[in-house]
Amino acid sequence: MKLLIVESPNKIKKIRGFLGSGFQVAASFGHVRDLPAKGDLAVAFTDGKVLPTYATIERSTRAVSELAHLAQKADEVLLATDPDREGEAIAWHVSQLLGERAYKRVVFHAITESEVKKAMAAPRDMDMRLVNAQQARRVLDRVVGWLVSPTLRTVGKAAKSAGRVQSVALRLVAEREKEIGRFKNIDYFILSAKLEKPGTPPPFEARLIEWQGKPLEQRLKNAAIAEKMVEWCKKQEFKTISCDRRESSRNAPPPFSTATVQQAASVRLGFNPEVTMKLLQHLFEEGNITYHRTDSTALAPEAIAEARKLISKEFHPEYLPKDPIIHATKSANAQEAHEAIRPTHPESGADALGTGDEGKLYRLIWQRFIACQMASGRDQITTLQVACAPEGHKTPDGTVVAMAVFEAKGKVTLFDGWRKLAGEDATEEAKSKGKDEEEEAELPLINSGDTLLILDMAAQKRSTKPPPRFTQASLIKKLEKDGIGRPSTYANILRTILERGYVEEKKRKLHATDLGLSVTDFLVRNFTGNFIDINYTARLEDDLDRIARGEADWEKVVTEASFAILALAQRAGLRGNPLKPLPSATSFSARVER
DNA sequence: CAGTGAGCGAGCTTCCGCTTGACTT
Repeated sequence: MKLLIVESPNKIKKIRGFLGSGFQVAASFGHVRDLPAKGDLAVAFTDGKVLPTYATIERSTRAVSELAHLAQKADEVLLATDPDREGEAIAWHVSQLLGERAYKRVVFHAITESEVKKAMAAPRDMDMRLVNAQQARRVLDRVVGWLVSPTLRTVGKAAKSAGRVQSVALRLVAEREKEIGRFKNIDYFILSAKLEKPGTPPPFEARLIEWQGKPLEQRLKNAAIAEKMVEWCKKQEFKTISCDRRESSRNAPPPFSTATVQQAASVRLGFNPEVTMKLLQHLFEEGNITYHRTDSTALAPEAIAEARKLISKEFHPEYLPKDPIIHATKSANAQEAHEAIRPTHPESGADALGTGDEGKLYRLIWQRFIACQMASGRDQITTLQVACAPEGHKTPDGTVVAMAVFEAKGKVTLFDGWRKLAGEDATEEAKSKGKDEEEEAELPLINSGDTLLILDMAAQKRSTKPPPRFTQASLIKKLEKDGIGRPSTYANILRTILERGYVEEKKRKLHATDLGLSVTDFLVRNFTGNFIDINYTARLEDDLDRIARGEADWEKVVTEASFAILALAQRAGLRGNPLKPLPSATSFSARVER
């Protein structure tokens, strides 16, 4: 009998089916060993060496004894944890716990018969470079948390925690809070003319963009001046200067990853990320969708083939692109151990799971999956420029130009493509920007030189708007873009900063509290250039990648980064040096003297 | 002699990331 170990119990049944009777398949249920959750740092730094002291995670004792029991009876143990650095580390920790014996490492890139068989035919050794990259990540996160959190006591009793991820998430909310606090809205006017080409209705709106030969750089704030301009323009002649028509195409969006499905569920269905994750977990356990904690937008070739089959069955042939669409994963720090989130049985249709919360979320996933393989949409964008008083202004150098120029923009959908199914991907930022920037209206066919009739003109009052607040989902989207945090932790990051009282949620918008603002101020004042910088994680990831490729030494990276944090933390009020425990002789003699 | 304060030590708390359960409301 051979024992094969995976992370998730949900894979066991399927893999067992592919492997046949000679195999026992069991799960580790994620990590099994870690630095102890409580107590001291549990990492010793001596002579450039880094020595973490790991302990079995309490929750894992049952899984570990089960694995030990099965391993004892097995002739061979194969470690088939996920193909990324956390998975490699899990494999290593499992092997350490099960004791001295030979292990083989196999890597499944998908749980399909062909992939599993291919992987089983190509076992390899443990990749200690990947394991060390994970150890570096883990130890450094510990050092940041354990050295920086105590310094917060000087901020106040309520200030409890700081970390490489949570503090940056908090900083984003806090800085937005300050921007909004500083913001003073300004009232201004836009001059909008209702024009028509005689005999060619309908009328359309055009907006003032140039005055006396100069672009309107500053907003028009004076009501009396705006009114005078309106009255003057109304009496002038209007003539088309140019009519530019061009085509623009909109490519299909990628299928969902954890961060993007959370964003879409928030905007379209009003679910917060924690609710979305619960629903996804259930959809996954019932076998309706692929794994839901992923940063990948990759799809299995069979899945793409199914999507294309459905598209050709349900839609006009022009909705099916000639070739399958490959979506590159855009997230800054993707590890791509899994596929994108997609339905496992798309042939049953979008509404296969009904109209409850789970059914609605499934429908969203189904639509996005099919849409991601559909043809691009095409729009015709028309930009019309109109002169008011075409020869009404003489510039200082003597050239004669129009007194004013107005512009109208129109957009017509030539071909909806994937939008027939998924609609536009409305983000919250886009919603709060408002629609008055680009009118969707159709413009009549007008040629350069055509004379136009002015039907009406008015100065419309507008007001500038502060930047939008983050929601849980839009903050996660930002974190993903900057490579901060991982799919399995996004919802937890939000929970942490909410529970600590650093951030509050009001009507689904995030507000930094006074505590959150003072914690951020303190951290920025003391740790700029280090973990509190938005790009710190990106730089760290470069180092971790070098470790994983065997180009850098993990202990050197961790030692240097840790002592840099120590120096800043001591300046910020940390007492003692947790990185250098006293030599054992000293503490011994101290004890004896007493 | 009672009250106060300095100093010391013990105990508690703190990080990120991987994966699901079930001592009962």
